[in-house]
Amino acid sequence: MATIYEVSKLAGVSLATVSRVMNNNANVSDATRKKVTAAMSELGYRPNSIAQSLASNCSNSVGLLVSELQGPFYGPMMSGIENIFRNQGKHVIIAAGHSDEEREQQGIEFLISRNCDGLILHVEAVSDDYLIKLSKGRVPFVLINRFIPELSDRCIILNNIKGGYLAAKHVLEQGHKNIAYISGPLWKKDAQDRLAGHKQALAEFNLSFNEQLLYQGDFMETSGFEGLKTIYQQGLSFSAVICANDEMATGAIASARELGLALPEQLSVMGYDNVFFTRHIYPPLSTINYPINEMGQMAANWILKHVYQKQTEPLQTMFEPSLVARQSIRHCPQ
Amino acid sequence: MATIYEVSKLAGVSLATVSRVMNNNANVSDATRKKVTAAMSELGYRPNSIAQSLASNCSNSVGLLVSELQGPFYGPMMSGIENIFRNQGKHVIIAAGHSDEEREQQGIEFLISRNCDGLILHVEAVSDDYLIKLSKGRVPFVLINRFIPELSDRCIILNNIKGGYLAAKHVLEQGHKNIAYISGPLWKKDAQDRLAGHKQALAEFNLSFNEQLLYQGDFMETSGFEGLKTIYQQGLSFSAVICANDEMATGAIASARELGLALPEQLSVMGYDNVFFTRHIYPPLSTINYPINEMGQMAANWILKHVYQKQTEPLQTMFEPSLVARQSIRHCPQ
DNA sequence: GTTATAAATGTAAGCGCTTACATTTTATGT
DNA sequence: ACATAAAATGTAAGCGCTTACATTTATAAC
Repeated sequence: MATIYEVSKLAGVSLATVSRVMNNNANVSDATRKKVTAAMSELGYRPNSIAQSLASNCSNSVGLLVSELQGPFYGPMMSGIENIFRNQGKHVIIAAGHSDEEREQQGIEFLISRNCDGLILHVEAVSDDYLIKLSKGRVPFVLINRFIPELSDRCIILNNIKGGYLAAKHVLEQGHKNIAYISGPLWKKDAQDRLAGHKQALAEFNLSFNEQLLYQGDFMETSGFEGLKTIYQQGLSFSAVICANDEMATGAIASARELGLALPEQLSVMGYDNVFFTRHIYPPLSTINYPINEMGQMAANWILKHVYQKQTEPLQTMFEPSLVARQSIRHCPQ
Repeated sequence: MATIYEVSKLAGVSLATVSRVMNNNANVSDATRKKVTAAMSELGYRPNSIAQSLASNCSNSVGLLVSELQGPFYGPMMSGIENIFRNQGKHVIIAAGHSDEEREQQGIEFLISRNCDGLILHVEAVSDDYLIKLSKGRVPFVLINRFIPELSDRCIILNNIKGGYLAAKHVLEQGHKNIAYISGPLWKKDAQDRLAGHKQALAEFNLSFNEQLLYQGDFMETSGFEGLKTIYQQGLSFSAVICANDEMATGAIASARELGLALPEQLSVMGYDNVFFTRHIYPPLSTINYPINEMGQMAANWILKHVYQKQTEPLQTMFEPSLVARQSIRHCPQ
């Protein structure tokens, strides 16, 4: 592999000049610039990005920590992020945290030890304190889907209260009065918020929230399955179930089918996230859109601006959910 | 950030010694090793991986090029790969090629310019010649889901002929005689192979392949939709449709519903890949399992062995598909 | 106690770049 | 033509490590 040294010799200039044309910043005359680029292409020269990083103290890489590399939620997020960075010649190093405190911390440290210039974190298990401490450190980061008051300017979040509200309102408008709710783990802020929005809509319709129709799930399909079964077996009647995400809604649908309930005639089901497969399941799932792709891009823009001092579109931290009405919600039969 | 130099000063040893305990290879006495590690933790020292890479000419990173970061197919693949490398302290740099020749080449060059020690490529658009030339280059790579005879030892592939055969056989065993087929783009080897296996099964059942029941799609949902509609409107009767992947099967299902066909009573549908959402769609889709996660891990092992000289489980290049029978295939009504 | 040998440690060059600063060349005004 | 400023180029010192080689220290055999 040719080095800058060989290029400089061939072009008959100094190292510094070659470096200058590479970074085309300083003043270089057209004549020498041409000589140098000619030499470069003759040698098939490619700059060694490792050496560049060491010398410039900038690795041009940003670390991305997600909970899972697979699954319908993270794909669009990573995609939005990679897209933006690729165009800027930055690269993204990916690690998975698996919603586990230790593995998330390891992931973050791994990314830092890799000299990432900045970090985009979608972390769930790590504590607020840890992140606040981290924010005092050398490497800047932005958080997706997590709100910490002390770090509010670097938290890119969805208005989950509104999302919960929209979901409930839609169901209520179809005349449902007895609505089961399968929440996420209530130690998670987003699960809390979605439920809060839900209750808010209920209140607006002068309905009280029935704790017996609440099941606390874990955002995974199986808990949706268990949740619906558990609530059903209590014997209380309900005509709709709202789930705090699409995966659990999928589980609830499977469960309903097993219980012999006709969908959506006997039971309306509502999801949350608008993950891509929601339109393929049956009945096509009504849900709340989570603009995760855009939020990923916004996180990337945050890094571009704060780490690389690039001009970007105006930064936005709070995103709004919206209703996606499909066929899993029917008018209340009675 | 503390450097090796400060550690050496604090521990009262030379740079080389510190480096030795970091890489714990050479002979270092227990006493000095202890002094050094103590100094390290006192300073909160973290090695600068960029400097390590430059000095050792090894970046400990492997490049991964996939067509898309999102979608049900690549997720499990990336996941399998990240998993293995993370445990070995290697990191993965991800780029997307979007099945486009230029972008795939750009992606590969991007990864190479990032000094990846090795590459895992899932490329579709780039030519065999390009890859053969690339294989003469400095950086080793392994191919997933592509077979090039000259590079056969580094091609990790699925036996698609067998997969196509298995799918058709299953449908044929249910008594179907008139079977539509929605293929992938037939310039792609995997699309060809799946179709070849399909024909092979047909022949075994003494049935001839009806070209009029073939539609060439592009592996995307929309083409499944179009495909079924097109075939249907020709007026030929058929009781089953086999699609060369699950996405197209999903499209075909949507199309069938629009045409007023009851599923699976009036039309049996078969997919391919066993992507995770196949069990959520309705009717639950019978399909062919593609062990993409395992194949990703195998690719990672290939790199571990050939690039980093690690011991790994024995390498395997050809993987076998298997039938996943669910409810989208019924006995032929007549 | 020698000497030969092995183990432990140190020295210093270099990986391929960037960049502050110094120097040379060119342009500008009078 | 000359002084002065601006533009172009060169020089050399790092960036934080690894590693070949040199040197010192410990170990063993006699």
